[in-house]
Amino acid sequence: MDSMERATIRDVAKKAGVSITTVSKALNDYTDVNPETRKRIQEIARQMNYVPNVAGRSMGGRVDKVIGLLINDLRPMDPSGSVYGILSGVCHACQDNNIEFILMTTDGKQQTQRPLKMLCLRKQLTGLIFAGFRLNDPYLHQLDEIDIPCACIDIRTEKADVLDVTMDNERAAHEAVSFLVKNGRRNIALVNGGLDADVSILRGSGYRWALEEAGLPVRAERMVSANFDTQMAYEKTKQLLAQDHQVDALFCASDLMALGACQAIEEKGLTVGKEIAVIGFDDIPVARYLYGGLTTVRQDFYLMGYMAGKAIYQRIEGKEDVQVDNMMYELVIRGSARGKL
Amino acid sequence: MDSMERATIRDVAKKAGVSITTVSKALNDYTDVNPETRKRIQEIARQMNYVPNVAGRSMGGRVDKVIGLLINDLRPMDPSGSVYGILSGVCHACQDNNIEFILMTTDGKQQTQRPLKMLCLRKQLTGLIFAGFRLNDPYLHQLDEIDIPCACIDIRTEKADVLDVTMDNERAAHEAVSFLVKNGRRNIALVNGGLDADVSILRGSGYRWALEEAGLPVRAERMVSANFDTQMAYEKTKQLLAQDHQVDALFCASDLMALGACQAIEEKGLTVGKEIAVIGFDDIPVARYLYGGLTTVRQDFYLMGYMAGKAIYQRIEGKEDVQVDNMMYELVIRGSARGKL
DNA sequence: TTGAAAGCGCTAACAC
DNA sequence: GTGTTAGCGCTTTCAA
Repeated sequence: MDSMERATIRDVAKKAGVSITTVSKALNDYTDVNPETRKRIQEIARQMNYVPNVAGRSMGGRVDKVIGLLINDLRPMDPSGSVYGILSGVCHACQDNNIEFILMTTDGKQQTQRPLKMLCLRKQLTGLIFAGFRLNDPYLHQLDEIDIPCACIDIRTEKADVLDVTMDNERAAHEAVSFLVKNGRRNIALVNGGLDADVSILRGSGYRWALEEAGLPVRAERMVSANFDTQMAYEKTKQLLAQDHQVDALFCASDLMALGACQAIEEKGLTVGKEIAVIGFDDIPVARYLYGGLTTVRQDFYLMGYMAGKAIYQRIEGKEDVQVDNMMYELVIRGSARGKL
Repeated sequence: MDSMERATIRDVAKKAGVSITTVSKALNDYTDVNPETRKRIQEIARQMNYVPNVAGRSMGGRVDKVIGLLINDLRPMDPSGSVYGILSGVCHACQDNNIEFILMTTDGKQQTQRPLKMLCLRKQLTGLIFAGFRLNDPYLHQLDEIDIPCACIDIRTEKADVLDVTMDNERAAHEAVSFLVKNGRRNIALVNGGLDADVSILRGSGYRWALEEAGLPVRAERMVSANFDTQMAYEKTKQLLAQDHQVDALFCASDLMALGACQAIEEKGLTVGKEIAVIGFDDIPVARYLYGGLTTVRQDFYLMGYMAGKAIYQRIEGKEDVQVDNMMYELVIRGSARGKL
């Protein structure tokens, strides 16, 4: 019974004493089938453990709709949980809307070798969501070659047909830095991510905006880049603090970098939140347990994924005009940056 | 050009002036094709952006091999990163071995509604990896109904044909608790996960083993269960410490629970690592930044996923006898449990 | 070295 | 309400 060959629609038809057409109709909720026949067929199909062959059904002309999530550069670890959040969000959106979901990955090399269009054709995609892409990634420039609804998470393509699922990183950074200013901090340094990431550019720009607004100088030496890496942030911050004894606050473009920065601060015998205030970005789940509570800009990756999935689904269903609002963010104030100077 | 209908093998054949048979052969590396013909056809196919239709090819009899990762109960967040690690590990193993990978999810309800076998048939799986399952999950008892290679991560099925990808949780817990004993701790409590998780049972048993070995009493009041949840661990620990003033150490079955426990400890005015030593489990990426460094049992989820994927691949390729060694673990000693009492 | 033809499992016109 | 039939795109005998 176990290793029995897979039952086909023909097997079901034979057992039920009807044509395969009738079986097809019965199982696909067509109306022109006698309710009793349908019931009988369904019962038999269940008994036989019949599952329609997707390939056959696809050949027959019934193409299942599929939303693909394409992740660039999938790493072994995802310490901030951003990729996971997006993934589970898209996945749940697809479940809720009863549309198939598939996960795909790519990397820089593959992007130069296989055109994006081929990827879409091979997987028979109906909709596509991009995550983890950088500004200079090849696929980002092939978006007009594919004629299915697309969404990009955390990057501004600003193409008419593409759904940009982003939050206002510039404004968020501005709010964070302004908060530091309001608390009396005057020498605020920036620990940014790599400038190939769109969010880094925006957060850097929000940082400068806040300083300028407050009439504070924007000094190049106070802006370092640590590629979203904890260890590198530690080293860069260490250098920074060695060279510049005035620094009384740090705005970091991610919580993970804030971690490295805090380590450098404490190693120097200073206390995070006192001599030097620190604000991170993301609000990773453990942020509240770090350095007396890490002040940070919370964003919701799960929701980003979910909204992207939902919007793509709607576009697939013909609602050409759906857009995704800017994602929310929230400055979460904790011990690392509560204190006034 | 963009929205042109997808090219079929027939289109390529026509353009090349050969039969579709020849195109098929040329593109599938058959030897009975004139090298020049092959080259010409390949070139034309590329130009036309031709991608074989998977459904058609599957109907034709060429079934692509696919390894599925089935995740039970996919949550919006994965704070420990375990699910992500497994996922990326399996994914990379598949890439390295050039076999297709698909992600699937399920939950308790679906498990009671759709037989596992149907899932496999529908996705045409060649191999299957389970993650996130609990001892009483229905699918775990349907493993013999499917006739493809299977692996289970972090749960002992102990079925002959199933690859159990686990580490020796009992021994690891024993080692952790023994370390506490060696450092003079005599009143060690346990903050465990839910007992529907296999790993909880094993870690609990390792805890008792170590106590017994040291001639220390095993007291039921000192064993609480917090379902791998930080908040619940906080509450349970708070209760525990209120009732039992002797406790001088805590062994927690996850870092996340250790976090909650530490919070309860510090709230009581005690210092983690001094009055009360704490050991967690997992070694999440931020563990070294928590409470002066969280002592913990490191495990490598990425590697688990990778090994599971690789082993399943090998079984698919006919190596019936491949097994997966016990996964490694390592007691990582940091501030939260370094000090002798 | 090439091609004609059969068939994989299914759906959808259309006829009954 | 049910069945007949013609494909969908591809692979694979087998004959040329």
